[in-house]
Amino acid sequence: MVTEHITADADIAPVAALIADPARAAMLTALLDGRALAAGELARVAGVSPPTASAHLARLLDGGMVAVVAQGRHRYYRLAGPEVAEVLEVLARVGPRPRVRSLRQSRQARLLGEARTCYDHLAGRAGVELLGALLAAGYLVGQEAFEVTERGERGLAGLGVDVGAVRDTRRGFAPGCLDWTERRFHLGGALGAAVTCALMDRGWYRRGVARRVVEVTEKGRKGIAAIYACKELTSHALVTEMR
Amino acid sequence: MVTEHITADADIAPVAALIADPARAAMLTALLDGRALAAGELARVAGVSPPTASAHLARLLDGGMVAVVAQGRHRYYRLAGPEVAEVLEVLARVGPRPRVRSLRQSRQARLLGEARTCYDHLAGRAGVELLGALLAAGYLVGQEAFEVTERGERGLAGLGVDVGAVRDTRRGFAPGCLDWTERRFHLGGALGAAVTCALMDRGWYRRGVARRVVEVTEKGRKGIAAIYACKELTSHALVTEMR
DNA sequence: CGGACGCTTCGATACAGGACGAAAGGTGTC
DNA sequence: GACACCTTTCGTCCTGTATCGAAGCGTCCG
Repeated sequence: MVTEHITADADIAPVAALIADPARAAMLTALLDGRALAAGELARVAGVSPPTASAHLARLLDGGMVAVVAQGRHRYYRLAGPEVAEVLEVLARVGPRPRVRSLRQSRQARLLGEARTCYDHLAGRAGVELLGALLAAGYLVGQEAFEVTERGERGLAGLGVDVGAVRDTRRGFAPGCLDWTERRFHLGGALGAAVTCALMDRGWYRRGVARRVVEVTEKGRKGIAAIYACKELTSHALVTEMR
Repeated sequence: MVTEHITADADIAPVAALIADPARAAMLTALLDGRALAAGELARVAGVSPPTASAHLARLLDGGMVAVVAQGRHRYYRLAGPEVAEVLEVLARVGPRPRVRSLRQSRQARLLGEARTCYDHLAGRAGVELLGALLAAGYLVGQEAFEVTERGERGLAGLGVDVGAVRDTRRGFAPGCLDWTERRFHLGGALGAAVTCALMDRGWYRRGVARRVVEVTEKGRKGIAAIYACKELTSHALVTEMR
């Protein structure tokens, strides 16, 4: 008798197969910082010819792992969503023991722990701290998923984040995203991406030399401290102070 | 100029390749409830011949995805660790939209949300609640990883858990394990497995008909309530009450 | 001790899919 | 409008590997 298992599990093999190829894996990890890269660039990072890369990207697209936007004669590919990034992160933790070899790599690892992008939002120690500041200031409320207070809406507007526009996207608004170095939540979702983007524009954070590494600038440190400290300040006062 | 990227990321492609084969994926998901299955059983659930299954299992073993223990003429395979289970869980969430079709599947999904095993420890609403009870009773302390108090050591002993023996294992002692239905922590690691095992033996929980589904018995409900309520009771009193 | 059973190794086969060169389809630039 | 550029499609080769039958090596049982 053949036992037909009743299982709600999705077919994971096809998804894994998409990541199983070295070239595709290289492309996906290259996209892990959330930016969109052109097909040619992806061919280069994967170490394959343009035709080969095109075939791979077609499969990734068909499998729902990446999305594409055509712009002139370029076609920019990006990860399809946060779940995809999460899979890549988790996969990196299993398998080969992450023994650090060179001093240089060790430094890289430390920097990644300090601050990095997780798909498209800030993660690492800096990400956890940013969330802590926004909570302390009363901009956000919640435990594992967050909501913006009225005060937070004004405050974030002062930082260049249009909360109303963010709310319109279909993506999860402001879920907590568990940090694998800090073991604590940082701000993810549409709001996390928007805040990260705005603060990058403001020069609080700066992309580092290596992929996904982010530096906290002096301005950023002061900004975070200000949010933390001035819990009772009006958001207007905070903004003017930060000029 | 060829740019050599400095990347601390592990090679995810080989790991993904192990999961990419349908037969291997079937075996791994069959092991997801934490039990160890014999090679023959795994061959059956994967729908392949014993030789083929043996080859697959050898590759999984070499790749560090499963562990094996020989017992008589059987060889029992189990997942190598919680990280492996986590990868499978996350992979199942990406890709095909988990649209529930039949009423039956919907019921399954609901049951899985109620209580299930996550690799080898209790998860779902029941898992979160169990951890809450242990924390409320002062048996455990901690935020994302937990330590057993002196009082907890006595209390857990009364429930059939030998904390000293658990501590000797090389596995992480009592890390929090993030629940993907509840978005909150439940108790994982060696202690999580030991507690789950002990409470199953005591009849607080019972494995359901479908894989990974767990039922909370009446006895279990009362037990949890007792732990919650009797914060100031001595563990001895708790144990006698629970007889 | 012989036989049944469980699992693995070996050898052979067949198929999927990853690689590239050549050429075609669009899009910007001079 | 001719050309350069990015990207894709097509055709073809070739490696990697999933598959099974037969045989070999243990273990349990009568």
